[in-house]
Amino acid sequence: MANNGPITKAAAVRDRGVTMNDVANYAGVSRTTVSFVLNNRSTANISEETRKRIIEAVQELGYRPNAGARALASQRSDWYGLVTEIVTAPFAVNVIKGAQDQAWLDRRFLLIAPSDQADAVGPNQGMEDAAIEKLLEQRVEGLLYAATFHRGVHVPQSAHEVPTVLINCFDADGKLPSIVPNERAGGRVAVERLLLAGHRRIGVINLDPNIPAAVGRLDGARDALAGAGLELDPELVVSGFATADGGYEAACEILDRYPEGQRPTALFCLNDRMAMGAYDAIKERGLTIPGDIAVIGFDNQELIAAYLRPKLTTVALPFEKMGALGVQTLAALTAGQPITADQQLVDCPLLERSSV
Amino acid sequence: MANNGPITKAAAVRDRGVTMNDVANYAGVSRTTVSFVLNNRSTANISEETRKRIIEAVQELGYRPNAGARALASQRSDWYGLVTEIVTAPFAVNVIKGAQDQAWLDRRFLLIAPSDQADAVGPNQGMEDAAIEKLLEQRVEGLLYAATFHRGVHVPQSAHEVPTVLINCFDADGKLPSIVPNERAGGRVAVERLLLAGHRRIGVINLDPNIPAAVGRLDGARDALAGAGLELDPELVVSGFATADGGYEAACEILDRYPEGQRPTALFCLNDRMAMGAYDAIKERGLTIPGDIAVIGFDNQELIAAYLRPKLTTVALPFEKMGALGVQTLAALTAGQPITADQQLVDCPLLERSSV
DNA sequence: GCGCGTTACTAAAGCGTGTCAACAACTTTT
DNA sequence: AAAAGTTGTTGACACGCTTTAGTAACGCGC
Repeated sequence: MANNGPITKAAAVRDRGVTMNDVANYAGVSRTTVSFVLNNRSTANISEETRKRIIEAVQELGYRPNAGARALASQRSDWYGLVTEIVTAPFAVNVIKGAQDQAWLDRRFLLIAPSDQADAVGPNQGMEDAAIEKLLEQRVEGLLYAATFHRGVHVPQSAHEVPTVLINCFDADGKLPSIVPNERAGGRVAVERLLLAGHRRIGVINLDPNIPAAVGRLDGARDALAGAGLELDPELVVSGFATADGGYEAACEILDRYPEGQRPTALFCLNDRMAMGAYDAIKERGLTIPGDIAVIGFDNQELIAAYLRPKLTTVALPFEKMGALGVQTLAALTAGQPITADQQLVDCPLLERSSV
Repeated sequence: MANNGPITKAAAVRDRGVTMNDVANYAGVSRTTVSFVLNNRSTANISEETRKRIIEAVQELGYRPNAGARALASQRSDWYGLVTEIVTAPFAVNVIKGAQDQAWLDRRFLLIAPSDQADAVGPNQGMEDAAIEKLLEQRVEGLLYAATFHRGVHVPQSAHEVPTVLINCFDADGKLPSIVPNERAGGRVAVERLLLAGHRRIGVINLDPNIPAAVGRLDGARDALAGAGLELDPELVVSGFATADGGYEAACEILDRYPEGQRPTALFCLNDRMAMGAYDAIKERGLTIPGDIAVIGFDNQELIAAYLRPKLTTVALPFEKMGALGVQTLAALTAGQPITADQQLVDCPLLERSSV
């Protein structure tokens, strides 16, 4: 069945949709040649004229490659899977954005699967396993596993079948690479900012003291103080629930405990929600921010930090960057780089607003 | 090549990964039979014994169907595409969640593609077209197109190749079905709540008066007032930027304009960010919420509404529900329901907190 | 006029699955 | 006892693409 040169558009296209065969027929070449041209195979020599004819045929017929068929034939999918508890943490969406954008740049697709009821104690393995299973059925080349708050996690066994990178959490079993915020450096940066503004007596509104975020941020605070020849006064560290109410109560406690002269002149709130509560406690007492009391937060929950009055100076959790870095790391692993349990620390940048 | 009954696991599985052929060999049946069993083909009669042997083989070998190959062979992908400006609107993530959850229930996958720089005036067609093109290459069976705020949009031509449903926006060309919040009913519900609390003089802090959200919500407010035999006093409607600062200024204007007796006793803020600013204006004047002034918002931006003190009573934008409904609508369309330009209105529920 | 290297292209064998037509071995009806 | 189902299973083609191993045609040196 020799090809007698180009044929008409109508004759080339069947019912179902334009395939590579249709393009080949239309251009009067073999399907192989079309494939070579579309994939820029440098090993094959295609004359400029033929190449041009094929490109024209593609445009003329509106050919659109079938990604699934390509994946099947080439045994590579260009897909990564992202498993995350998207529900519970509205701001973890930034991980998705970072990963999505990076994947887009790398011409890869991100399949997102929910793992809703997962929690630190005992993940709802049913849903999580099913999510990973579904992703593996799609033949993703790698997995990203993102948590909503920095913690150790146990990753389902099936995740070990492809390269996997943890984001905002780390492998409690110490086998998988992970990407976490540099909490300690962030805590340091926050307190250094307060020191720079002249504050020497700094109150700390702490989270649950056992979680990685609290440990790291407090260590960072100590680092900063030590750099100025100071120590962290344990009395000035008050823990509370990680909510606005918790922050309000903790702030009240610190503010009411001392007479005016000895009162801290600045509060380092370990998250923005608590800072929100602290604002109220401060304002209630007729004090001004940052005039009487400076406040610095952590997390940079945009909707809080950017809209508090005055706007909250805070240290940002680099979700977007972690997402992007996750994809890059995955790209390196799927390209053959050996898998180690490295933990990559990502800086938490200080966002200057108006509360210091 | 007759099958002589079951073979060993090692013999069945080659290098690449377990395929349906491996399962068939292991179970001593043909691949067709395995396919029938796995797809529950009711037209084929499979003996209970054979079925059991196949299921066992699947588990024993850890067989995992190849979704891409299945899609290729069956010409159905079980994939939907979601195009959205995920970046700019942190809270539009709820659309994703709603859609994702519903898709998960329907055993479908959601491929999410970013269309970042799109805006109301002139979408960045380059990126948007590319996103849709990529989704079509994946052979998605339908498209969801979500906007971050309620508006009319022009959808790229390629989106018309598969069933498409618009979420939180509507087709300016009047051809595609869409799902939008019932702004008017929401506005009514908000003002009715204030009326119920006994308020008769209600100030309105308005958005840009031209956008659909403002038009609808104000109409709703009028509806509610009319129901109580009242009219909306145009003097009490103040527009401002849709930010906390804008809300602060608008609230100041309303509050300072009247002596105490004639001052509105309640403020209907057309979004939560403006309500946040209004809070400050009210508190600054030594007034209490809701004692002196009741406040009701709109949008239910969780991080604001749930953490303001007192917590903000507000009307929720049903993003999650719209996302879910989008998937359901798409399912109906891909199942063959004719495509119309229907606009589905989704109720905006009142969330009672403590500011009324 | 033959071997040899280049250039430009193609035939054909997969990739892993769905699905239809067919078939062998029974059972029931006529 | 032949015809007509019924049950359980399979062979073979199709889906749209990649990729390996070619081949035909041509120019070159000797």
